[in-house]
Amino acid sequence: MFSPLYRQIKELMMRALGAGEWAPGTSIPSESELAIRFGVSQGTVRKAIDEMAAENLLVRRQGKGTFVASHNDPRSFYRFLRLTPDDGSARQTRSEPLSCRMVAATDTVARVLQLQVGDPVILVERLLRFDGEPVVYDEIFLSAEQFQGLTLDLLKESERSLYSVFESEFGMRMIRAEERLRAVGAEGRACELLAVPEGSPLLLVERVTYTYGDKPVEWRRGCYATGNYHYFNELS
Amino acid sequence: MFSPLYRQIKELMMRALGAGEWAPGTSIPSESELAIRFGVSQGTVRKAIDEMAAENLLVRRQGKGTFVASHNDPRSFYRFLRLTPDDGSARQTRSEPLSCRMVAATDTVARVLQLQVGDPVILVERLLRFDGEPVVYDEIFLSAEQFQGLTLDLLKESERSLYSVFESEFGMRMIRAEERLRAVGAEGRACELLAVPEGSPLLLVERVTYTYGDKPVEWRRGCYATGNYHYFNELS
DNA sequence: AAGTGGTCTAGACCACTCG
DNA sequence: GAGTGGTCTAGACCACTTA
Repeated sequence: MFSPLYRQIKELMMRALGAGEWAPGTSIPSESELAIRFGVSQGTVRKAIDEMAAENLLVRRQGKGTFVASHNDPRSFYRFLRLTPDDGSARQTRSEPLSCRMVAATDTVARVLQLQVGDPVILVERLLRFDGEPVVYDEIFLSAEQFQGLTLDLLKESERSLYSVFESEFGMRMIRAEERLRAVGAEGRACELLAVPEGSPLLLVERVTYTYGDKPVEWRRGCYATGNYHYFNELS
Repeated sequence: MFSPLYRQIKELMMRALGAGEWAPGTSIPSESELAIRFGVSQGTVRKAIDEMAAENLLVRRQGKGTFVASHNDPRSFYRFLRLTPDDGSARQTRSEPLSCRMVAATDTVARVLQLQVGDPVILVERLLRFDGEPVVYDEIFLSAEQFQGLTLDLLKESERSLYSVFESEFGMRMIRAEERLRAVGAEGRACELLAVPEGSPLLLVERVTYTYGDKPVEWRRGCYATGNYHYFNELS
């Protein structure tokens, strides 16, 4: 199987990232240093970095260096949240964790997170508010093994996004996600928390989030109240 | 305002595309020919093409050449349709045009398509079926000026996608779109055509589609029945 | 064999940041 | 001014397609 040099370099760099050699938010070695380290020309390293930058794994800053993308960076606090106010105005987004407990993996959760049915899983409930208004109710499932010690208090302490906490406290970096959307009728907790009548239409967003090596580490079921907000997507 | 050479080349090539110098589905000149034509090195042309290929405007095929992306290509018949069966199986997708008539632009349509309120607009109604099952009901608004002569018969004749007809018959190439999604209760025609009860949740997808030069040429309101299907999106 | 895009190199110079 | 990423070049060679 033929693989060009720059992809092999990329693979090596991905492993370095996965192994934590370069921490989120910090700069990686300069292109010329990497070229020497890997024994290739600078242009080849550059092409590897190009691809990783296109995938939002690295961020280039001219004159300063190349940095490992981080959910701690305010610029990417809610990087995966595609919900936007209809009028386009900026809102203050705040995450309100409601509960955090251990449950047994159901069929779906086990399949998605590559666990056995009944394996311990952490379930986090949380509410997302835009300017105080409750807009998203999330149920978040995490493999217990990798998030040992996660508590409601820990989540509440932080003013940052969830992924930011996962990154800082558990060394777990979320790099990619898949979302599946459908319209459903409101029921149960979502009704109360989002203050909408039973049966009223909600946008159900199911998300699988992956870390390095395409390993799924989070499954999320979010109910979005799309009265004054919409899910935005660009196609090309 | 500084702009690197390869972006200027890209701009020239975009104009050539917009002017119809290179038709969809055909190959553009080779990199070396373009390098001579624009008086730059091959590497610079290459970088311009790289960006355009990343935006799905061009398609490279090693050994053959670089081709202008086309909606006539079966590989991109429903390029912008993100609805997928829950079980992942392939379905036969068929577009069933229902009506095609002239209407006056409402506020929203005028704003989105950059027209005056009351300007003539073509409204197409159509149903999308997956393996015969009605799944999407679309209302499609097109600036009448640019789609003169569009008739229901013309749409019915074609076994291809709408954008394919637009491209072949009107020289209008859809290259990019923005979608805004929300959950709504079913009402009116959508109820009957999708065979769902009044008020049942539907995914409302509003799409603005652009041609070269970021010119909006289509506004679409689609009601998606997401009982056995979901809207799929990748985040990174 | 000829022509296309794809990779890789080495070197020059530009734009930006920071001390 | 020194160091970083960003651009541009020229040339060599590889991989793929077609005839």
